[in-house]
Amino acid sequence: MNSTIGRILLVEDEVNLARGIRENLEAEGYTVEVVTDGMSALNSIRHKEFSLVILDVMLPRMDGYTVCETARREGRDTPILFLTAKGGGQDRIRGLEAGGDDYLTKPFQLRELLLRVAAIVRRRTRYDAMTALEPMVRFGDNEFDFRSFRGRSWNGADQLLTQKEAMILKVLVAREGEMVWREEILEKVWGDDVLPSSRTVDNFVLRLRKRFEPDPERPAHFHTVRGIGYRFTTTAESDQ
Amino acid sequence: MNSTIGRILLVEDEVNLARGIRENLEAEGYTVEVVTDGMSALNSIRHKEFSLVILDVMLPRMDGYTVCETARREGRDTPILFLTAKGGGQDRIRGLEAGGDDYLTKPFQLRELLLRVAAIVRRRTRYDAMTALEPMVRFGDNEFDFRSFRGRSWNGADQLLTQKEAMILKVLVAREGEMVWREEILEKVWGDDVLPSSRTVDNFVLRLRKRFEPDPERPAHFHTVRGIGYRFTTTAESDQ
DNA sequence: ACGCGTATGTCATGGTTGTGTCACGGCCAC
DNA sequence: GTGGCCGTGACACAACCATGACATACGCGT
Repeated sequence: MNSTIGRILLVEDEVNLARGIRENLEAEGYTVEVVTDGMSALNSIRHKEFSLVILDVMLPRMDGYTVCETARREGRDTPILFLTAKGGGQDRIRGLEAGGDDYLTKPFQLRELLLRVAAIVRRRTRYDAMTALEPMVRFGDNEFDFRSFRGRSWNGADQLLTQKEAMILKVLVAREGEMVWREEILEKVWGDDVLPSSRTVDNFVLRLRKRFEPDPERPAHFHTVRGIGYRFTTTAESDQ
Repeated sequence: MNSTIGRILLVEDEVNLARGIRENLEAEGYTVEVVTDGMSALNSIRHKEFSLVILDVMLPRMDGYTVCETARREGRDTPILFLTAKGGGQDRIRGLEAGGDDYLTKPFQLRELLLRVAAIVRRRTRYDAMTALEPMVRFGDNEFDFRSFRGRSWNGADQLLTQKEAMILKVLVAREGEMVWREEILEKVWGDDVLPSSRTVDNFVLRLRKRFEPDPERPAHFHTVRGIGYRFTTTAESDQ
């Protein structure tokens, strides 16, 4: 159950509270980074990827709302959970206006924080894994829609992919033209925890070929890169 | 990327939130018009054409439900996506009865909003006249009216759905062709607070199948997506 | 050019997990 | 109380996926 299920940025200037939260989150398996002021928070959000930011409102150097608003204006949509001082409705409204995703009023129960965090992270990772803004891929005479896991292959047959099949296709498509290490596929599709043998990956690629390649023995889209992994191309391309 | 792939009317009185949403939609290539109260919204809907209306529920001068109901009564079938505050089931039912097409509860992630918008606009432009998203749905030889919760199934039998049944149907219909996570169904129908076991969802889908599927064991409209949830299609479609 | 070692292709199989389905019990409204 | 609705648990079943075995292809060194 442990090992990294999400990277969290914790922005909190009360060091004792910060430590308590961090320890609990880490015990749940998250990777936690802590900063203690608003400017640093903004910098971290700009330059690193997080599954979630837990953002205190009262901070030195830049308050939480401003951090959030600035980040949103710059197009970052990292989920943000506010920690607001006390329950005045005013705070909560500001948090929402600023573009926050959820908020918790101090004092709060750690348990509740953990629940919110879990909800946000889970929702987010599932979305990322399966749904891009460009939900459709076409290659050769095939097409596939990641929103429905349904597609059509060159011969006109409906193709309903399973979850894993779709995810592997997605990983390959996301890096169209580049080779992708097996290792990376495993990590992206299965996560850090469970690592099935890499033969499993072969199997799924095999299935994708059977579904979408007119001649699976001479793949035109799902290429093998010996010693490395696979490479997907949108346009047909022989392996010679 | 694209130019004018859709004209969107955004009705939201919290100016910061409105600005954030508008900027993001425009970045995606939509044309956005913003109004901040219900009366103006209704006027815009009456006199202009939009691909979609994003409608906050809490508004000055006329609440979102009333706007929607009035527009529907006047025969406008512009798709409407509600932004509801996080809250009691009452909201969700009202949105459903008012004839909305989809709804998102605040706080939401901008990314999620963008995905919904893309889905609705795309569907709209594709089917257009055929299956305009309306308070009425037809699929196979079935039909159902979300305002009266009444319908008729393939064999001619009257179908009076219960509230929950209707809400689940609505959630599935709103995202016709796409898979919908159990999680999302739960959240939309029951809200964030109360979360019954996800077996409950199965049961309701089972009931919908019994009511509307000629052969419930081989569903043609209510498809299972293993590991994810369900997928509804207007046209019959076998699962292979 | 040949052969060997290693990586991948391919298939069949069992275990595991998710879902279909039903029946029961609680709750609310009438 | 009684009837409809809803949530839950149990059981069976089906889908999916991970694995191992074997066959085949590749690439390197000689």
